[in-house]
Amino acid sequence: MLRIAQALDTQLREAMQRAFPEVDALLDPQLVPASKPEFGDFQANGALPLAKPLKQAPRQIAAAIVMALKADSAFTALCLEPQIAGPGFINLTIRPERLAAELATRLGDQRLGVPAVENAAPVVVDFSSPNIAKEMHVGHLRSTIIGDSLARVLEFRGHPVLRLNHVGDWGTQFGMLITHLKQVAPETLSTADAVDLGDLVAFYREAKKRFDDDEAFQVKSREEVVKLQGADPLTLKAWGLLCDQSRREFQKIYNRLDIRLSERGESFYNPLLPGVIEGLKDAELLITDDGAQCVFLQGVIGKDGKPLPVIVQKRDGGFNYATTDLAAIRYRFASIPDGDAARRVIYVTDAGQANHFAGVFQVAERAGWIPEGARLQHVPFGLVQGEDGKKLKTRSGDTVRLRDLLDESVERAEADLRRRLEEEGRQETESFIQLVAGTVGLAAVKYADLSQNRITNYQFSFDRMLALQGNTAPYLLYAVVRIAGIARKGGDLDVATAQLQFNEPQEWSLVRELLKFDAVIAEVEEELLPNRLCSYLFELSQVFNRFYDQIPVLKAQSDALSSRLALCRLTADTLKSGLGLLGIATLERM
RNA sequence: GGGGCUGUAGCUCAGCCGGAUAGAGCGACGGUUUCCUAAACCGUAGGUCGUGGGUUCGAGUCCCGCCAGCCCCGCCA
Repeated sequence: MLRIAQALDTQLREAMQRAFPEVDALLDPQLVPASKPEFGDFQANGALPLAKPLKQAPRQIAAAIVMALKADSAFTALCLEPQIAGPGFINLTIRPERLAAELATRLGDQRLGVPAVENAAPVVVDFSSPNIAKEMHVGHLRSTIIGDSLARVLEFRGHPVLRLNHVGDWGTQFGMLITHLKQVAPETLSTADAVDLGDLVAFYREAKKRFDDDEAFQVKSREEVVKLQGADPLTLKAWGLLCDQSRREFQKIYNRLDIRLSERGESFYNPLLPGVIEGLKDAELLITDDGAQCVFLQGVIGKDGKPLPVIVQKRDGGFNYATTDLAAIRYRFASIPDGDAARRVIYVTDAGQANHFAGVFQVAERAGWIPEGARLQHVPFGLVQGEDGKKLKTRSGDTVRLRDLLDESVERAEADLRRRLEEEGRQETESFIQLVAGTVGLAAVKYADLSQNRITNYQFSFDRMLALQGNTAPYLLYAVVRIAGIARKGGDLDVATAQLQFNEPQEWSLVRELLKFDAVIAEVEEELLPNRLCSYLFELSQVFNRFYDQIPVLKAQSDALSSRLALCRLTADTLKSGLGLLGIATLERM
């Protein structure tokens, strides 16, 4: 209903200007969705703040606005008689025939009423970002799932989205990894192509242990770091092997989660790092402190009462992550041959990095690297906690591997499905069981994460996320299945619906809910909060289930049948599309 | 010490630009099935929105103080 809301906003604004031209600058309709269904579709709260400047009672002001509105034939064609309520709210109800017409336009619309952006400029979404030679673990879950969903929403709106995997593929830890590789598997460096290093985590642990215990090994490792930065061919080869091996492991997880990412690791920005220092020098921001090159932050005071620095070049001449992040910002905003030409750059990382990003963003801003009107945003999220409220760990106290976490969800979904089939005496093929368990298991993990406001810490619970009732993936998937069931039992959802007519309150509730989809997408695009989409889809499912329970579809009279099938069709399309934007696949039967 | 985030029903959480009597799910209690999958639906109970001030016609929402929890704070990312 975005278009309708915009039209109403304009009509209200003009009516207010006609009624009160003397306070033109203060006029704002404050048009918002009605807080309760009995108040209609929208409410305009704009009369209340005018009471003081106009020295009139707010209800009297509202009455004058309504009078002016009713002189507008476009308004009276759109809305029923406005109601003045409470202290001076103007309640607005859209004419049923206009709602039905709006619904009709969505039936054949792939975009479900969501407008495509004009002047689309690239948006960078930086998410997931695991470290080479380490396994993906629960710490990568939220960034990966939230980042993917935000990318999908932005893509749906028509933005060219660059999904960047800023993997940790550079840095001092490679010294020890390469040294270890050269010693335990020297043959891999002379043979071509990829190599299977087996368990990378074990490999990393061995290397780390040797580094901690063996001084000679440390010396070698430091030499390898220097060689790596000096592009020594053999060292580069070893580095490449380690990256390939990791990449293959990451890709298994991404395939499973149906997530597309372009890898562009830290190493990509390596050649650009000296330029960052030069640029900061040119901007006269660089200060040498205790041998390190720093930019001192404005408005951020450290322990000693002095401004906190962002260190961009270490005392030993090396660069660090702040330098890389600055190089990335510069590159992403730079125009095409030398950059991505982005107008919006989004970082999906845990809230613990908020200070870091605030500092880096400030430096980029002061260096003049953020173009006019461009947006640079940190999208923070809270920790994944166990049901005890502490950081999620395995029973033995280890970090939970992402692979294991997904496996367990799918296993639990399968066990639950098998128990249910047994109870209900249903016979299903093994491939059906695998498909349903796989879909439900992964959907549950994703939905549970996305349905929370991402800012807060998130309490992980298989039992809650896999529950068949409540605000869960299975509940939503079931609503889709119910509609598919109607289609299987003879309901033609592709029916041409020249004229829609609705008589039951449950039908109208569903119509109104369906028409909210465009506004919800616009909100997620702006606020970058996928939980708003989840809430909407849950509410839509609830309204649909009420409709399904109380209003017969297939057994309806013929004149009502096609309109009800149209509601089913659009509900299914909206749920599938919305779940798709969360990265969740749907099922026909479950 | 400084900074950030959080604090809403027994539990897990929503709460949009400040707007009408603060919502949902789970759990608890009670009801509904000759009918498209009851994995559903209907109902009841449950609140000092951490706390004290302030701004406002109006505050869960904005500002200040305090309390509690978590996180971050110079050469790791």
